[in-house]
Amino acid sequence: MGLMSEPRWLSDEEQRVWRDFSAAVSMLRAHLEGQLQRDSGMPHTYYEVLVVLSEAPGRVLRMSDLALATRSSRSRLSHAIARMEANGWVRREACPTDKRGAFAHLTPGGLAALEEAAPGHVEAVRASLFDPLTPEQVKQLGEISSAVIANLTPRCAEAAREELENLDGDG
Amino acid sequence: MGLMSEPRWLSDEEQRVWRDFSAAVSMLRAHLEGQLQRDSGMPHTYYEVLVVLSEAPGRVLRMSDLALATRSSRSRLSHAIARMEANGWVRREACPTDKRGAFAHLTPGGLAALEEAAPGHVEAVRASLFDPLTPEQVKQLGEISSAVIANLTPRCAEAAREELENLDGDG
DNA sequence: TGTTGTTACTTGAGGGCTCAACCAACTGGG
DNA sequence: CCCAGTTGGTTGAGCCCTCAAGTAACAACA
Repeated sequence: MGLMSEPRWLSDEEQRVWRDFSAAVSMLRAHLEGQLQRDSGMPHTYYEVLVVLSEAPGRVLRMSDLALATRSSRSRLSHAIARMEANGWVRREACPTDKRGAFAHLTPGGLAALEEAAPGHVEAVRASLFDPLTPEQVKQLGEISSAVIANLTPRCAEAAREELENLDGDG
Repeated sequence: MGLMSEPRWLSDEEQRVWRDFSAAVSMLRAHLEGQLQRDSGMPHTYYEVLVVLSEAPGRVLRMSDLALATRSSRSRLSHAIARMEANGWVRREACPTDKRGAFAHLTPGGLAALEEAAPGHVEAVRASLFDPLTPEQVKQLGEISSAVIANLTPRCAEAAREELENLDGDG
């Protein structure tokens, strides 16, 4: 422990921003999740799956691609698709060329559920996020989000590489 | 359906911003939650409870006040405190003046767990959120967050917010 | 061919969250 | 005092998520 570098704490302003950001995100999340759950009986992750599937050509996607597009783990998606299949929103199909693979296919019922849910959800997003912001702030939020994504994306690859090195036994 | 007003959809830019913001938040969340879980064996909500308790005078808070300060439901907090008590991080105490009430008291073990977890977590917050942003963007993010909070905070909770601010200084 | 490694996906256990129901204690009006 | 209404907090069921382990199929190569 003695060799560890001194942690860089947050300035007063950073601390204030972090707490407000944290609060804003948790309130937004609770608000949108609750709206979707109450009005359409689905968690937000399922809604995202429906959206991505509905935009895919043929309304079909490989599980892996769907997981990637929704930033979900394979496991999470697998559980989710199991339940959505039970709901009649989605149908699993075997992949003919790669027998390990599975397709997730949006059913008419799934599309209907999405079309039923979408207006209320979009309205909630608008009312809770965009309405209180000026157009300038919307633009700023977009740039901030892009910067965060760009910064966090290579970091994932880096963590994966370290993991690999540790498994091999370091050189 | 015929009488419902037409939904206001999102513009192209709003849609792009919403998707980026959504992705950024989910990546940030996953990153920070994972870091805290791996390095300190606690979910982020428990960390927040420890922080708030550690800053409270006497390191004690009524369950209700703690729930407010952490933007948590009573139920969630009750479950959380139960587990944190089992971990030895917190101790429940009865309230002498109102026998329904309960205090949550931070234990030395809980404080130690927090002090152990804090540097790594702060570093992760800095690295994933503040480092990729310019000082100007940090300021913008603070203003955006405040606007969202103000918009989402129901009027009935305004008194509660003031109450929270007074928890420190009022004694 | 077999063997090793990787990829695609599933499964089960365990933990956290929400919701609704609940109990117990305080409050206020008769 | 009584009794309804409210408040503070807990509990259990059900759901979603994560993690680790497992299965099955592909790929590379001796």
